[in-house]
Amino acid sequence: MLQFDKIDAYCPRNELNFGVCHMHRYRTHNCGELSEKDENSRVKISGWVHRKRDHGSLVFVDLRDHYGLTQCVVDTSDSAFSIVESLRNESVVTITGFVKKRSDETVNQNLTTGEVEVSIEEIIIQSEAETLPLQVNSDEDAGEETRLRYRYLDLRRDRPHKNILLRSKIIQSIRNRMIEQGFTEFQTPILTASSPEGARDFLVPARLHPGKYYALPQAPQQFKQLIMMSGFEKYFQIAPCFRDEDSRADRSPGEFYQLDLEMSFVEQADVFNAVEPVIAGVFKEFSDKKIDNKFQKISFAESMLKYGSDKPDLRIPIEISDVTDIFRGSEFSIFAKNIESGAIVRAIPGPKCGSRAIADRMNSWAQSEGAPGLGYIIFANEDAKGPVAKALGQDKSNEIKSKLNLEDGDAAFFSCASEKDASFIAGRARVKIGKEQKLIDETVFKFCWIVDFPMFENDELTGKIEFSHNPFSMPQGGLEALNTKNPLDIKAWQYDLVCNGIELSSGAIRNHLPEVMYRVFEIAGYGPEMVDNKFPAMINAFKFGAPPHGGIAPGIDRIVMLIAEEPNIREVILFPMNGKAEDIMMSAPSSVDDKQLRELHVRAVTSHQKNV
RNA sequence: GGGGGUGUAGCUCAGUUGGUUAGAGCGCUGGCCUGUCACGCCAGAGGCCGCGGGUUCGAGUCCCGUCACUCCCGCCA
Repeated sequence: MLQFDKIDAYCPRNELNFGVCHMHRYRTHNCGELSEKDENSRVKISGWVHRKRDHGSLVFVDLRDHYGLTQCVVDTSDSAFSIVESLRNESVVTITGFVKKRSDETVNQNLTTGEVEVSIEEIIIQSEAETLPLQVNSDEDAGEETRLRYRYLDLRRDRPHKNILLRSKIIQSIRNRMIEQGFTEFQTPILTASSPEGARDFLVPARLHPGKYYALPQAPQQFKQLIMMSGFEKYFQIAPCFRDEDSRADRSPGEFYQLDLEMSFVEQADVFNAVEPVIAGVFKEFSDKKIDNKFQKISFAESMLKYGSDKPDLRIPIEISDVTDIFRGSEFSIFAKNIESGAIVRAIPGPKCGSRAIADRMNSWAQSEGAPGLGYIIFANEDAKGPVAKALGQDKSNEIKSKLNLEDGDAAFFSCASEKDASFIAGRARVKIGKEQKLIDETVFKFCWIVDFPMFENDELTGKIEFSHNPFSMPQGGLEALNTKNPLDIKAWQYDLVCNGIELSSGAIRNHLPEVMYRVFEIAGYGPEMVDNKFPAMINAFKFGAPPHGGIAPGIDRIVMLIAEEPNIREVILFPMNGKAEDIMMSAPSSVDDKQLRELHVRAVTSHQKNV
């Protein structure tokens, strides 16, 4: 086998070949750039053996690098023949040879370099590949575990490779758009203090402070507000965020990235005006799907009523209605009784769902979701059918029919429960109907702002008043509202950006007044010492001249996932963790030496330990 | 923590009502092939059917348990 360091000594007598001595060690061209105009030139290319076609006395090798694919060819008359023949896929080689124009009938139109091929004169094996655990040259995905364990192989494949490049380009575009708007990029600490609000923290033991811990930031929330208080006006950062919560298809465990931004002297509309062109611009730049420039605004209350969710998929042309009044005091006694004790009824239109089979399926689905069931009326031949219609009577059934704009052949479904539960199950039913009846327009991105979130909510179990989002938002109406209104009626300057049923972003106009901060915590049942102890930086900064400010933080991974049209967020992350927050490629998390633990003043508790 | 789905060759998957020696494609090994481009043809190796237990004359298939992966609920200011 030829070693790469012998190349310098290799200098064929033949005059034509003389140039090889002065060539770059690995390449004169990449695998995506050779064309007719390079005909007859001597070139050197390096890359991976993508695929071989062995005809016995003639072998074709598709050589692949980051830039493309070039067909190389060798036959028995060439000295390199036996080496080429023995190559396994994904071995890395350097090929020196002549560019030859292909005959008309052998041109490959599917390849950018398909007009030419490289006639192999010399091949140097840089790195041999063993039998592969997954096939790089296949469109077929390997299993998730194999892909993650051998992520570097998976990432050589076309689609994963392109997804990661897309991510990089999107981030660059976002960065340019933010800077063009006058935002400044800052970095904030990764080792910081644990903060009581929000998700579970990742903790880092402090070696110099026995018993104390740093936390990784769940978001640079307090820092970005403090940046405003430092007199910088427009901050942004492609910020890593760390939250120790369980994974979902659109939620990578452990860490994710946000386009974190904050602005001073702004109201809600100013934040929207800053963010909309960035988001719309990026989606337009990288996707062929249609989007509206103007993002719809929907109040939280309206969204919960019409869509049963605070992240509605507006591509589904179904709107839920409240029909409590129609069922109140009706002959359909289960609902009527529940309404007397405070339940409500939501109706979900089911276009083309007017069959017993569909209705039964929806009902058992609802039961599997923990609901008692899903009532239904089937409309057919100007008649309302089913047990609900029978008890309710034709008049009230027809009232529902017209209220929901239904036709014969359609159905209406009903969830009856507490407002929260009824909305929730209706919202899930809406999505299920949308998917099953194929009502979702896959060619559009539908954006909306969900606004006017409640400042507080009741804890279902304890009845205690809690922050519904975060304690840093400014309540609408300010201190006066806090002092005069029922806390549960107070709304916050708090908003989410939603696209196609996915929450892209959450933000708020922040409170910047110490008296509001203390009062807000007081309503939630905490004394001023809680504020002083847990948020010393913020509350102190508020006391030395804090500008009114607000911001938002769109999720980068989700933006890329939507644009790449991938159903899973792992597809747009270089080295993602699995569902149990393990990196099976790197073996993280891992055990550490006792010495390391002693230095950190940490001792393992073994009673709950598994698979040690 | 709870619920659903999946687990069969290196990879992707098929496997009928429980019934002989568990199959296919790709990959791998060997042979043939000078114009292929997912090359083609021939032959071969490769299996703890996730693991443990049970039912049965007989289990990849049925039952119980368990583990892994995945989707969902909880959780995610």
